[in-house]
Amino acid sequence: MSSLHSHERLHEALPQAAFETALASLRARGERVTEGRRAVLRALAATSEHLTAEQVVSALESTDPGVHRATVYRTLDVLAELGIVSSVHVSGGANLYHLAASPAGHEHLHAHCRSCGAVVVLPADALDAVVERAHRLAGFRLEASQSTLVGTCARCDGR
Amino acid sequence: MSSLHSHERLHEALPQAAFETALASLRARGERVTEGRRAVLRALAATSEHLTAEQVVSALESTDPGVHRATVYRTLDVLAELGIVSSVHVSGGANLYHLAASPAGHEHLHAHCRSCGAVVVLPADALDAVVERAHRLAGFRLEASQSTLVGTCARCDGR
DNA sequence: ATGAGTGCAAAGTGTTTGCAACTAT
DNA sequence: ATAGTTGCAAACACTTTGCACTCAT
Repeated sequence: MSSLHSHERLHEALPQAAFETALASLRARGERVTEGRRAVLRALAATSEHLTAEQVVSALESTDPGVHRATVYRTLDVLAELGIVSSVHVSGGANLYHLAASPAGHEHLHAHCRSCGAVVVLPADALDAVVERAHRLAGFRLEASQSTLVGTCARCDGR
Repeated sequence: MSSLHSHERLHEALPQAAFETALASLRARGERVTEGRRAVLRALAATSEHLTAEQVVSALESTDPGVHRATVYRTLDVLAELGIVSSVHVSGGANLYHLAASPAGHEHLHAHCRSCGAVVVLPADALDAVVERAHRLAGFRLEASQSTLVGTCARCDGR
């Protein structure tokens, strides 16, 4: 195998690294690390896509058949609560999940296209001013990476 | 009837006025004005609360019994598409709807408390900078009043 | 050992659909 | 006249639940 410390820049996150980080977060919070949770995290770490709970279930069917659908839902819920995964809330449709710290190793925001359903990623700090303002005005502690902005993506807007 | 042009300031929106405005928007867009749509708009105009589709269905059961559940869903969908109503997307739960221009006659944003589910209203312009930035960075046309911010409200944060 | 986590299957929500009849334009 | 809307009822998609059992700690 090639050396593990060859590059400092990781444009494409190593699934392995993201996975380990997530596990560490779990332990740090005093949460138990079970096979089901490992499996869910592995599935999320393996892609940069935003997956529905049901897609995670499907993914695990081949690799980790003992993990029940209910466990996937419960696990995603816990992970979202802890901020280890962030989720995109879509009108009517299923929530989409992925590791908060992936794919490029840092947090980010989500925007959802009402027309084609695409998820557009925005810089994590785009909401910083809003976070502060919401807190001053309403005492609201806004979690930027759990919020889903809605609109029309560039592709759909151009027609 | 009293004069219709007596006051220019309408701090508390007249349900009637909000209703008429919404109807006018519908017509302006070339949409048909049916009894079902009127009923849904009346229900929304009658409250400053954020209602689920099912709550609208219930409200209409007494006042407008011929209006079917499916019509309510379809109508809310159309109205949201047109921007006449804005909706709050809640993780897992049902979407909440209300007139975009109510209750104080102007647009505004929504924040949803993950802990207690409360909907907090923020000034319409809070996302202005983000709208511009999203457009510059990603060509994304962000619809602020259709976006739901997520976090913890003041009450829940204080414990 | 012990309580958090899990599998299971069923029920719960929330929403959409195909189609014939209706109606606003 | 006619294309958009509706009612209907069933299907659909998504998520949660209670409980007995298991396993990570």
